[in-house]
Amino acid sequence: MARLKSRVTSFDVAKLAGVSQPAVSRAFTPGASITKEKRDRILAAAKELNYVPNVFASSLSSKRSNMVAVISGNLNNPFYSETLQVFVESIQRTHRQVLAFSVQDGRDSDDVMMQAMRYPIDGLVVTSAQMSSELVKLSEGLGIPVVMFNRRVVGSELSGVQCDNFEGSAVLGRLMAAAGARRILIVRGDPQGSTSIDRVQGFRSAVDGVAGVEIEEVDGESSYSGARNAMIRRFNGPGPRFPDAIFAVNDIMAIGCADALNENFGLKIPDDIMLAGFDGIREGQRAPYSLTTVRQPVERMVAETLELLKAAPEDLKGAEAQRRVIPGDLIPGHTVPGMGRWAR
Amino acid sequence: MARLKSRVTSFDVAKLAGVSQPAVSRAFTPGASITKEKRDRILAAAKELNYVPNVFASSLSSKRSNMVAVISGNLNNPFYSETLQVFVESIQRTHRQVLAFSVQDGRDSDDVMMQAMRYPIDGLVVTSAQMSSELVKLSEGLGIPVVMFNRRVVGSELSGVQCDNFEGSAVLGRLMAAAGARRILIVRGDPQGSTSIDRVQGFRSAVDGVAGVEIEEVDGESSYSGARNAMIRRFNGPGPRFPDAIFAVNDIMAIGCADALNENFGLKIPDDIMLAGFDGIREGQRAPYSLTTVRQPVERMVAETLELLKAAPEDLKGAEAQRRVIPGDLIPGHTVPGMGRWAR
DNA sequence: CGTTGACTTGAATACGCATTCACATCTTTC
DNA sequence: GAAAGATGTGAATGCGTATTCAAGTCAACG
Repeated sequence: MARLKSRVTSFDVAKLAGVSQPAVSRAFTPGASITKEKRDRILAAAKELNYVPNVFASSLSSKRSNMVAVISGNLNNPFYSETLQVFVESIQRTHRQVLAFSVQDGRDSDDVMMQAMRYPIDGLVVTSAQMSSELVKLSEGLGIPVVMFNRRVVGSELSGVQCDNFEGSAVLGRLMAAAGARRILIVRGDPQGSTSIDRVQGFRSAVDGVAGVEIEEVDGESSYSGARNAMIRRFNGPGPRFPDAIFAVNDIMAIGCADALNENFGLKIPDDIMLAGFDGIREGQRAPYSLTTVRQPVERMVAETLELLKAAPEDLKGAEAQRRVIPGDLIPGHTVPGMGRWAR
Repeated sequence: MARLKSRVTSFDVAKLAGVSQPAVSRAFTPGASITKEKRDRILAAAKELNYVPNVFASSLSSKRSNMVAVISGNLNNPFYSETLQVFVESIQRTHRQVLAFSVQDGRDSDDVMMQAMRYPIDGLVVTSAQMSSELVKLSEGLGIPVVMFNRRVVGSELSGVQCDNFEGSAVLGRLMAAAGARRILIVRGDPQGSTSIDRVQGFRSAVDGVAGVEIEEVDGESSYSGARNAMIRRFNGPGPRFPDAIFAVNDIMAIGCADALNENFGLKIPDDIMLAGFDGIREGQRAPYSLTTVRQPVERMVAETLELLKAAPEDLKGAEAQRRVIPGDLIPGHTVPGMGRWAR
């Protein structure tokens, strides 16, 4: 806990420039009422003294803080690190700053969020994590707008933005069924997470009625190694019977499956077994995989999230929460056969 | 620019609990001098009113801010997003917060850093970006410790942590030469960046003396698509003569090269052409690539960076800057032949 | 029983800046 | 040329907390 050196203050600058302290404040405020000559003199003095306004002090008195907190879920999943990148760049573009937190999958996120709320932030984005009702109450009490990103919101207090996981997965289900999939393995992620749940249900809804379809589920732990190991565990030993098709509820697990099937069992995709994922991460789109998947339109989702954050704090209480469900984009890829007609 | 709602203050809590305001402050300060009974009463009142201490006000008066700013370079390179993740998790573990910035490759980073310095931060980590001498002076004036991550520091004012890029690349050069590489293509990154420069030099130093070696360099723009396109541009057209070996100065470019060579030219790695990268990103280690590379020990580098940040501000001026150069770890991979003996 | 010392406590103040408000200066307008 | 407006300026004050500091409480000790 470093003790901060006492900084040069606006008074010091004022003295050097021969003006009052408020003048210094105005010199640094665009559009403030001050003569150009005086502003220049002040800025010169400021440069000489290495003065920059202290954001903490300034937002204390102005009741304005251009900070947005972003709490990220499992950053080992490239989808979330790509998303964090988009958040950082988007927020920065609007001249605000990002206070970044990460919360391990399954770990208690309450204390991390509590930390975030001690800042007078303009808003809080929560990516794939739960939020206790205590915290919801706290955020309301503090007047901090909260938007859940990529997680279906339970209850009715919170706003949220998510991809249409159910329908996107249903599309994949129909495609796979049409391509002849009958023995299907679903690799699910966090059993508690709405994302995995919705995707599994959406997929099942599309294939359940198809004659001859059998479905099995395994846990891929939402990660590359989790899915890879699940494959190895499941198909090891003498003469396992492989499914026709695998649907992994996210791309990073699909990639884990692909690598295991190729490396450990010598299977070719999609000839021996077809595969689909969900998210549209960069890695899945590269040549060795060319994964058939549904892309979450991250840029748009982030933009809508920041839009919802603008909800004025005073509107928070009464106004009902906003939900935005955004359709995903099917990416044909090469891991489900017969997708040529989808290519542009 | 949302106007912050006026929050519940420590005075409100004090009144409800029937104590003075300083008592509330003490109740929230671990180890402060206050009876357990009174602290409990205060915490109960705080919970009832949804009170949490305001970090801005608190650090204004305590001259202590548990914030570290991290300015990330090109986040499209997985190495930097993996690094950012490690920073976030490490810093959070020490109960501090991360103020995250990103600066596009080549863009002016000065204004972003200026933004960061308006916060009373405990330290500033700059990942792969330049820092003007003006800013160095400013950071000294403000007493903010700065550590450059993964960039050789020019001049003598700044501390820095980096991998031994020269020697790591030299190791790769020796390996490739020993494996028979003679016609070698180097895919470089940012021509201004010390990282690319050092790696190119290190590699050349190892192969320059070898008889019959010819070296060509192309620009891969530090990115997947940059390297991929460079390959396509370079080898397109009738009867190009392919090199024996390609050294890309980072993994993401090596992956771009691998995909282009496979997809566009039907070349097999390492049979037709050998390949090496640098960084050790997750993606390069996966089965389809199994890239021969040098891994930057990110965890250790981050730990050392945070260590250097502890330099007390008052020591900043006089004390000479610290430099830590950390050796990389060779990862044998499968993209340079004859590496079996390196496997553990 | 009077003291010393270890803890608690609250009044007052500092932290660095933005904002209000009343006043001074400078432009317009008829 | 005087009145009305527009603009620039600084003294004073507020933002919400941590930190003095002097006064208060209590137990143990001789």
